Amino acid sequence: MSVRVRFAPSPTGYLHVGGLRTALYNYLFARHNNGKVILRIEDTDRTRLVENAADNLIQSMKWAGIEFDESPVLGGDYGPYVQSERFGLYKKYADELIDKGLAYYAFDTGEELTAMREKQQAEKKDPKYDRDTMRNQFTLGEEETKKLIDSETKYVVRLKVPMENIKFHDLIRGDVTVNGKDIDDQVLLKSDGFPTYHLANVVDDHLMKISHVIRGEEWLPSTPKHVILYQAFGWDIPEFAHLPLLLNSKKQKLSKRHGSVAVEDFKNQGYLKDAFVNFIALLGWNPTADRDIYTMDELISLFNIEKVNKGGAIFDLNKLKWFNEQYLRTIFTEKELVPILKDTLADKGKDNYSDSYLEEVIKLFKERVSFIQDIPDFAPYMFAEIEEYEEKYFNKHWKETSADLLRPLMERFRAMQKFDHEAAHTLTKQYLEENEIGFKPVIHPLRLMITGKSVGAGMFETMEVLGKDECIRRMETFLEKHG
RNA sequence: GGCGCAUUCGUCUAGCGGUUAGGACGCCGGCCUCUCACGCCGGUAACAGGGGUUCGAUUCCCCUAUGCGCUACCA
Repeated sequence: MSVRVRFAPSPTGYLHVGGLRTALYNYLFARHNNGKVILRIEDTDRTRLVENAADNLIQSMKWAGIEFDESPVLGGDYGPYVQSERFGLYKKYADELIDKGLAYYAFDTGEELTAMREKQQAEKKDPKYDRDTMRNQFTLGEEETKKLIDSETKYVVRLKVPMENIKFHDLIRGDVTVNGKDIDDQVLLKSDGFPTYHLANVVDDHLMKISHVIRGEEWLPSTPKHVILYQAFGWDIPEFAHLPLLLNSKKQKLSKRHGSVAVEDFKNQGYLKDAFVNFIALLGWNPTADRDIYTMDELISLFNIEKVNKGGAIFDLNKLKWFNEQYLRTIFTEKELVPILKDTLADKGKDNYSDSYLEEVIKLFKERVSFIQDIPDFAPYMFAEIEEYEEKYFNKHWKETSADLLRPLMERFRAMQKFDHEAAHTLTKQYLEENEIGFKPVIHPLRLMITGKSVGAGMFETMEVLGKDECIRRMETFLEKHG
């Protein structure tokens, strides 16, 4: 059997990180099994449509490196993969079920349904559609039903759920059994003619020959309804795998209320997509347990749906940050990170730096920041005049004798032919030895004069990147004021 | 409330009857050191509880507790 899986989001605004995880696992599963991944937009709820949401979803997935084999933009044999564009298709299947006696017409209004539920709750009964008392095909009779439909009265089609036990197998959870009496007579076709998720999902999964349904755990309770549908149509039932939920720090389903949940937010915050995807992949699954860093290819070759955990995983920003730092420091080269710094600077109106300069700057600071985007704030002196000298640092290290100590050193720097960190270091050490003084009375004032800050990269390395002329200019500027 | 799913350090997890219960993040020490980091070394910390099954349970079964999910003409 050839593997075909799908990611089927609703276009309600943006790609949720939980959605990305689901999409990623579908992608990994498909690639691991030489199968296909399909993107299908489930927009059957006309009341929740958001403009451009589908494009936004696709953009976010593209950023994350998830590629689809068939999608609204790519097309395929079963296109167009947007349910609203397949509108006419679903009624036919609803009718088929009615003909088979496995679904029925119902004419209740929203108010009637609300009243029914309130009554049931008052009687301490479970709110559930009451087939025997409400206005439907069974209580009204065939003749009346036909008359109502011919007169274009609004109706819905409901699934006639059997009273028996429904069993299905889940690749992650094993066998699950639910009693039919606990399942509501689900609406299949809404009064606006659109199918509900349940109908559209089952019909499309069948038509698109989906072999494995990999989706979030929130769908587990409605899977029995889908199984009933597959059986009612006489179709093969796909394999199911329900992924554990992604949780917030309060262990609730990750939602917009607490912090960022949109993939684009993380992108905008400066996370490297490889780090982000790596982190997401390891929430609920562990390939080898001996390390944390994996490339996408490694994730694909190691992926095993049956090893996915059952319990929900808390989305821990701390670890995500660590992943980003790891990718900054050990995975990417400085050269690869240059465009990010370049963009960051361009946003600040600074675009006059060469790639080689930025590369050197990144080398200096990548071990000291969590995001490349933080570099201009961490080391503003690499891109601008020093606006102010850190007061505490100045008070602590700039002594009466400092100017007399630093001025001759500056002159020696000026005389250097080759100005790199090693040479500057050697020269400084020599100067200190000649004068029989320690390192600290000089290195801190030097840092103060050239960077204005108490923290930074190695002083001589920083000086090398800034260049001899710039260093001397800064020393002179400082000495004019404090000499 | 009903139904379902889950439960190993604070967090992500390894474990698939016999382990000093391992790793990673975080946190705390130490080393390195021109500051800050990186790095390295070390430490802290877990099998929800109770019954079984078994020579032996973190591991298998049951119950309880707790958490989460679902309970719409939303997905």
